[in-house]
Amino acid sequence: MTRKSSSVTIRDVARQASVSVATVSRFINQTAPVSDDVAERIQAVMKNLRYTPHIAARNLATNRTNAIGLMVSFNMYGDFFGPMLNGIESVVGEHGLNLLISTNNLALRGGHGGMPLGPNNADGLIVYADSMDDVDIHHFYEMEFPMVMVYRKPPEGLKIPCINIENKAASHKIVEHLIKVHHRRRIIYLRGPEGQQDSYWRELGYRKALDENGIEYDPLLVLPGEFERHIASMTITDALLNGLEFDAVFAGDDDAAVGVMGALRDAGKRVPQDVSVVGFDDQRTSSFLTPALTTVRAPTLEVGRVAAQQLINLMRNGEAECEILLPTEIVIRESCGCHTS
Amino acid sequence: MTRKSSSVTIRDVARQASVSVATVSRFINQTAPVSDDVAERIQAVMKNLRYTPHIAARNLATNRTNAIGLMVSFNMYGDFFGPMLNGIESVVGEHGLNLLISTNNLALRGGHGGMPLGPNNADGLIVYADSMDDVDIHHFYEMEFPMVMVYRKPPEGLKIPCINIENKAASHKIVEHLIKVHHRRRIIYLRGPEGQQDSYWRELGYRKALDENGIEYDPLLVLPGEFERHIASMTITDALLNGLEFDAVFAGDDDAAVGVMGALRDAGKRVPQDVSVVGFDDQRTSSFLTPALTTVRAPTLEVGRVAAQQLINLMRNGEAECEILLPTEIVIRESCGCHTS
DNA sequence: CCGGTTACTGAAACCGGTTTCAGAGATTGT
DNA sequence: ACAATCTCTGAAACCGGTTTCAGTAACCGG
Repeated sequence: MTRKSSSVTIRDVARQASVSVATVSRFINQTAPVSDDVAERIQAVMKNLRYTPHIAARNLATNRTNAIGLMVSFNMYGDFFGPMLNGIESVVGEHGLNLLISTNNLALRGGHGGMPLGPNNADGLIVYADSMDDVDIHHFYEMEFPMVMVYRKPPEGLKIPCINIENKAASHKIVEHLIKVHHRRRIIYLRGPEGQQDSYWRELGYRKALDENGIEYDPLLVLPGEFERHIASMTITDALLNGLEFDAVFAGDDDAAVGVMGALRDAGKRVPQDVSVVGFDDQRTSSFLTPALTTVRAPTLEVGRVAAQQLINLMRNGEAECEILLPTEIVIRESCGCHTS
Repeated sequence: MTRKSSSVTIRDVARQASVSVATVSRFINQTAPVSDDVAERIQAVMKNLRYTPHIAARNLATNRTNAIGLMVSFNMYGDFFGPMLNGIESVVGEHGLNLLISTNNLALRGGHGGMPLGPNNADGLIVYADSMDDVDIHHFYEMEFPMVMVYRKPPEGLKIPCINIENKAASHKIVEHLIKVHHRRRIIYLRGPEGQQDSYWRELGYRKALDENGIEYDPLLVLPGEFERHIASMTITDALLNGLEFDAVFAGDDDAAVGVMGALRDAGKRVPQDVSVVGFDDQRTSSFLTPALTTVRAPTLEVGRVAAQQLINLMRNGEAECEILLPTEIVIRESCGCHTS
């Protein structure tokens, strides 16, 4: 039950090295000079006893946890979880910190109220999209708990650093591509979940592109895709049944694009001849679809790295960029109508 | 720098509720009965003060960390990371535990020797595939540190529970499908990385199917795929250039299958008419490829759940199944030659 | 009515580190 | 030579919980 643990404590080391625990502590943390021979003795004894400091004791004494938390929403499927995590983990590791992960699913935890991640078990927090609600964010903010947000902006009025990707410019560009190169004029936009910020900005880019090219915005062409395949698929199927006319779909994200292409195929429409389809994200498989998907590359791993970096800066120096927008680039493949042989 | 932290301690609660800290502790942990009115008072004060126990202090006192670790290898791309993590996190959360994640990349950490995850910061460990080397495993094993392994077996002689998926039977079945239904006889197997255990068992299933159907095993048909797209792609391209004859590819995993299909297409071969292709994993996009990929469904989320469950059992009761084999099922789609319209 | 549980409570030790404070010896400036 | 400074060290307080131990009051069976 209770493991014996390493059981060799700093006092054991101190005794065998004939010094005080204070000195051992100082040697370990390089927090004050220690004479050479003492250093050597301690070094030797530590190695001999295979001493490793008890993390919890240290945390208690220093009031630091040496860990940062990552709060994600419950359903994190999809390609992009891996790379993002990889990015985060790599810089967290470089700084000798631990990474604590949790979904904020209150139903799961014994309903014991509190947040699974917070000041009591982490020194800082990376908040993914809307994995945390505003009252909790306010709460942490007031107690000056370091946080950075990814794929969202902070709630109104709070100065919390955030890392986002360039949504609007890229969306604008890809929709403009549909218009100028492929002469599409009835372009559906499949929006993401209500309130999703990426989706919001993508829609803005979409509308700007329409606007600049003299195409009137038609609210009937903005439909729910929810960033999910089967929903996107159903939406397009419905649209076809209802006789909605369109010649292109900007699918909100690659997942939705996959659903769209499936629905179109099932309905006997050819992509890209009859309908152009473009996505957003450039997921791993997107280049292998037929036709290969034209989309926007999002630097997911980089988002992770930068977020962790910012958080660590914030923890150490109390400062960080207030908003970082990572560049995206559009990737022209076949599903828009280009490169078709 | 040092946050003020919540600063409200158990003693504050005790004072305001006019009881001793011991009683408060007992109330919080339900470790001994407390009279009703006292309970009420404590409850009220805690709520009023927004008291949350200091984790590190508790850890120190109880010699438990209340966290379990997940050790993964550095490159965890691919779909399956998300679901596995989701599975783990869900049961870990149900038990009020934290999940600590780390890649075991020694180069990253300051080279300060020790493992990033271990007895000092976790109560148990889930070890993914070959993310941890044998000497470290032995080391932890000797100090009776609870571990379970996923997607691998423990090193020779150690009784560490492991969770694997049914590789051999499913591989046997899918290869037999190629032979019996589609009359394929020159079937390439693209193996995974050297020493990868899943790959090993899949190869065994492959060979058994050949054997039972009177097809002689040809070592020239077992080629490196490394579970990576571009490597699989190159391998197949090379094979075609070298004039290797084959009429089917069992791609080791879906990722490799995608690479194979790309290479075949580029070479002007039709799938499945000229060459059947099958994979393993049933990744999210596999059903959306053209042709849709025939493959084996692996219960990835379930692996995560079971692993966490086993680890928790092991930590609590000291017992767990020594080996669990999760069932897989083959999913017939088009790339083998079925359902083609 | 009495011995023996049972239910509840508080004081104090303890977990294993860090950090403050004060002091001893060596070194420096004048 | 003497004071001031610098370098190194140890004793003890402290971080915020848990747990042991002892003790009081209420309850129970005979």
